[in-house]
Amino acid sequence: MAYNHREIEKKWQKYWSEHKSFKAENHSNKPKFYVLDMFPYPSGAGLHVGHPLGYIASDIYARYKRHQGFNVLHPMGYDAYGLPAEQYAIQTGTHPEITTEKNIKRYRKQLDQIGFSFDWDREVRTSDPDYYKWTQWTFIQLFNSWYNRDADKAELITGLIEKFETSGNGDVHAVCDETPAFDAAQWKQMTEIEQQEMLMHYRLAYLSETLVNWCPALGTVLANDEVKEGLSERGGYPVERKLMKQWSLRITAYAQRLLDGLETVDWPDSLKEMQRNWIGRSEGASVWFKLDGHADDKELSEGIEVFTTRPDTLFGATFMVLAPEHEWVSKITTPEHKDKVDAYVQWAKNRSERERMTEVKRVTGEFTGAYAVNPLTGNKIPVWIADYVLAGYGTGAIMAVPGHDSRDFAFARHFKLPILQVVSQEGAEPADTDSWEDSYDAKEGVMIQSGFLNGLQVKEAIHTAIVRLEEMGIGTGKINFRLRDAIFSRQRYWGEPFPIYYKNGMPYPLPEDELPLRLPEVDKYLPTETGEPPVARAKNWVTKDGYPLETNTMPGFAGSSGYYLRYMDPHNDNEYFSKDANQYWRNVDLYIGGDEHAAGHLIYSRVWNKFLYDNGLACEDEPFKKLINQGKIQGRSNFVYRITGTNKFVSYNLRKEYNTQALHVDIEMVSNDVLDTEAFKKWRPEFKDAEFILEDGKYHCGYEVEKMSKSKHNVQNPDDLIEKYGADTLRLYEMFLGPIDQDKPWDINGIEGVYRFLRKLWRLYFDENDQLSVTDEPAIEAEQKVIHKTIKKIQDDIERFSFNTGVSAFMICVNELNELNCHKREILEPLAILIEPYAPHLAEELWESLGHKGGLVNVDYPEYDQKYLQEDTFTYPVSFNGKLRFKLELPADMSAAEIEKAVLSAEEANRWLEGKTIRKVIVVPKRIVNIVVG
RNA sequence: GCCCGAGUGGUGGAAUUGGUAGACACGUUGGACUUAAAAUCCAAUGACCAUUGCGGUCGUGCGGGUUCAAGUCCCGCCUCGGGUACCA
Repeated sequence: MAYNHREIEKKWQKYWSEHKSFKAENHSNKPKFYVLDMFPYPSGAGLHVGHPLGYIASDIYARYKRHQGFNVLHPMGYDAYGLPAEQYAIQTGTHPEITTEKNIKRYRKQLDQIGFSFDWDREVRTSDPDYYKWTQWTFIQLFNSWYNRDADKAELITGLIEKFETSGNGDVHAVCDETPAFDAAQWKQMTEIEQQEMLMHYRLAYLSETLVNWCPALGTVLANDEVKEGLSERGGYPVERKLMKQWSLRITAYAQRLLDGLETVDWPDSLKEMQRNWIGRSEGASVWFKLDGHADDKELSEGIEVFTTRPDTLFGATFMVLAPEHEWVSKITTPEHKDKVDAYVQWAKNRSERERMTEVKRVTGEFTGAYAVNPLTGNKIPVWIADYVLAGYGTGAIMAVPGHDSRDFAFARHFKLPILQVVSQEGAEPADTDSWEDSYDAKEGVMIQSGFLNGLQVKEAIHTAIVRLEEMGIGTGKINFRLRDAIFSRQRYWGEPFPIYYKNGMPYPLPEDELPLRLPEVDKYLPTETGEPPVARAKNWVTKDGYPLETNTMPGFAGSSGYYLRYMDPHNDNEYFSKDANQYWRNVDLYIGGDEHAAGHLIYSRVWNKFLYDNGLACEDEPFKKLINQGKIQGRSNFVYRITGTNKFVSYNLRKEYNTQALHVDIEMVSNDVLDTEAFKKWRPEFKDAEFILEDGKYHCGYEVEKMSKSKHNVQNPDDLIEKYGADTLRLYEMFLGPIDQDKPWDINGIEGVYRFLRKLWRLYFDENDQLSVTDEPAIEAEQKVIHKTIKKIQDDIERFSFNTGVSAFMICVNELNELNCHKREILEPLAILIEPYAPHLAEELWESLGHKGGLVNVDYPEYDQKYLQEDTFTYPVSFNGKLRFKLELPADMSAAEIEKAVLSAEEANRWLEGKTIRKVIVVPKRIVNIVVG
């Protein structure tokens, strides 16, 4: 009996837990290191092999850092609110808390089995009142804050009220809704309700009537990042646009800082790029187009404001388009066009998001009968409405430049509107736009037919145009963001209640000492008969003074936006986290998780953190210094091929000879793509009498890489693998699979090799009789070389997160020590420490067997000695005309000239030099020799 | 459509800075041990040609280029994966 993973792993898991080996201290002389995994939602299905991939990588890093002398914070907890438990509650009546508790238990058991070095004393759950107290608390701070553009940070709303009281809002530069100007006297004359309504336009958490993504099937509103291609991310249900009164977070206030902050963090470029796209900054200008015939109209005389990134093309604006929802549509439409415009608005309104997105190519629109005046040409241009202009971006109105914008071009062609060229490609003659097949959208070329802009390059023209617009008082330079404020209300039960009550219809925050506001019990988890959210079913859902409480709950991202801060000080009853704890831990040094959170969690957390930073609570502006994406593990499905209409199955390579149908077969019954036919017969009654056409006595299955899912019978559950091979093998194997950030198929076929490696490693320490075979003999040079080379390689690989090559370096090391028949303490002791981050149970067992007490977790990492890494000789590859011909071993310190001489006089060289002239000899010491002959 | 990323043996992958392509492992084949199997060990394993030996030719998605030298750099394509989708 050799390496017994079952016993060893249980033993050390117990030891770590009893000794609290991974407890992180908030006060320490050691430097800190914060390693974080993305907050998991404990699903009922438990873990599959894809989930722990990132956890294993971060655990290796955390354990490595402990050996390096760091005080490591490596916490874990649960994003416990979520739709699945609530859907289950609706179906069965089981309280989501019960389901969640059950799932967490299972999750925890699975995590424990893998031997992670989490500090479980710091566990948090978003659904725990002690935790969500601070989620609610932060919401109140957001409610009580506004964004001051002058200071470029969030400030207390009381400061804003003071400004209003002394000078109105004239000098206030805030990120806010559009608000009329008022002075101090007017402010003071407002009623309490009017003042509260005004403040609502400034608050960072605000209530407003907005167009939201309404998902009828889920019965709730969704944030933009929770909608994918017009369908809900969870469940894939249709989403409609609906006007509703909702809480939102004014995250747009942070748009520029979110963008700037990306320059300071060490994240994958692709992830940064995704965030940049999502934030979508564009520079351009606001321009006012006066309406023809409305000069005397007080309201309309200012004109329609449009946003454009191409103010240089203003001379080419031949019509205007408003979004169907634009508030002026009904005001400017002429009587003779009213019916058609009304019909179009109605049609556009009822179109689902999905339809609108899939029918992008379809050009629709309607003329309002109104005309605007191009401010530069003075020409009258028609004003249309069309749903290709979005109400939610810019001002919901555009100047159409069909010559240089493909959408405007398509629209102009369809409705036969004039197309004018104002940019000419360098060196090309202006062409008749009637003959164009497409618009010329590139921001390159020379301005033509554009008055004062003629002859300028596009980039200069943009600048010049803005300057002129500002001089004329009809426009101004402007920056727009695509990012929208985050809708924060959910019409669901299982989430944080808002700490808000209503007095005379106006929302007010609860006093902080009444937090947490606990989620009430309800009889059913469905909306009320009158369509109110489930929380409205609760009895006495009112404050102690009898005011009604908010019945919406917060979205999933509420609790997950600041969890990394709470880990710093998870049991603090008086504060979110103490200043001390935050000063010490600061922010996350290494965050590992999937890139699916790019537009959601990773934006929200950054805003949350920046807000707390503005408040002086968090000491770092960015929450996650370094971030690594772990790739997804895809399933590897196996197939059998049934001859159509029979119960006969033909082996993979013979299937072409028949008319077959491929069927998924459970990967449990397949080993190395060979089917266990007996197991298959027992799998399902209809296969009981199955017959097989074999090739060389075996039934070979086909395979395909697809998503891991139950229906494809390709789900690999880690529990079975741990039972069979142990957690250390699983850890090593998941790392061995390939680079951490790459997607890769799960393929069980290689796991045996890793298991074999661990047993080989074991046998360096123990003989066949399980007796320690380690000796105190001094190591020879060759052995020293092996271990020192390995120390350097393993360290380099961990530092650059190349865990797969790390595993192979261990394999090489063990193979070489085996060859040297090395059983020396001097070598095997450091090796045990080296492998601890990867295979911690085994390493602890070896360490103990070597006579050490007190565990291996904090033992110093071995240092390599440069003297063992230097080789005396180097084997030069010698190439002729770039082709490798022979190799020559030479002293490593030989000079280039000597090397050249040695190579040219080498016996093997004659063959390649004969009858040729040497044109050039390239010698790169300790690299290569290349001889050019001709 | 636009923006990223990736294409290397039968398979997962390695090659960190332009310098020996295919490390390590799986699989396959042959062999040793064994009554047998498992386990273990040894050898071969990119393709093609030559095999009596030395060996040779081709080869990192495709086509060009730069260089003494390209998987790696540049230009143009193809395929796959991800994000986004009328964002003016």
